[in-house]
Amino acid sequence: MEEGDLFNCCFGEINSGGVTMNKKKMKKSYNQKRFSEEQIKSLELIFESETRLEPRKKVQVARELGLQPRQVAIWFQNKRARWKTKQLEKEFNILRASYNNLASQFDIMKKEKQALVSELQRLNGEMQKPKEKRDHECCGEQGVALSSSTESHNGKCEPEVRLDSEGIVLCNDGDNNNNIIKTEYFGFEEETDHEFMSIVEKPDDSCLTSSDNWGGFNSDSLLDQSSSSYPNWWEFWS
DNA sequence: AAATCCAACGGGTTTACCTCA
DNA sequence: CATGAGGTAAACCCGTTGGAT
Repeated sequence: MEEGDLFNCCFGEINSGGVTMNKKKMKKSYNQKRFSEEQIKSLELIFESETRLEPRKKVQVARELGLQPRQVAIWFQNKRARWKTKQLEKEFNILRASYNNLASQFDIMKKEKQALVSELQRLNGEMQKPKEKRDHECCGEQGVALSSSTESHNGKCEPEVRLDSEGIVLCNDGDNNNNIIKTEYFGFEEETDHEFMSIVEKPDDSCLTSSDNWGGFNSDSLLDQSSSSYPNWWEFWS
């Protein structure tokens, strides 16, 4: 005799096909028996292909395994619950790994940013030096002063600073030797010098470090973007 | 003896079907 | 006849129970 049959013998009519069982009797003489290995194996096999059973299939399975349809239904219910828990665990682990990955990337980017800020501070310091000194360093050891004038008093060609169409500074030493300094990223006005740090410092770290601002933030897409669409991480910000 | 597993239960919700005003 | 409200049964989910391991 199967364990299921034994169970059924103990409780008589169980809710099957609309027949209501005697719940009080069931509760008092509770005598749970685990399903046999073979029953479990069959149920698992069915569950792999369908997590819910049609009423007919349920009756058929119950008959084949020597169980009540109600028992099969409950087994599927419990199985769905266990499966859901496992799925949640899996998803949690994936999310945790994704978060850890993102966090370490963020850490690297933070350090990169700090290095860039330091470099900018250094450059900013250079820019704050007296104009003559800057000019001296700009155009070399000859001590050529930057000026917009093109003609000197002695007739010799004075050094010239002009911008080309792309915003590139052309620094002419007066002897047709052009020293080209790219300044398109710095802007054209003098006062931009003072804006360097404010521009750089504007993005607030808190936008990434504060979880309050993470709503709707899809880490997967970020990781995906940074790893595929943007071969270099800094391109992500542009 | 405590922890864990799991069949089964209880209660609440949803859905489909039926009846009736 | 069409329709909306109300009742009922079945199935499901979630949390819990209690026997077995």
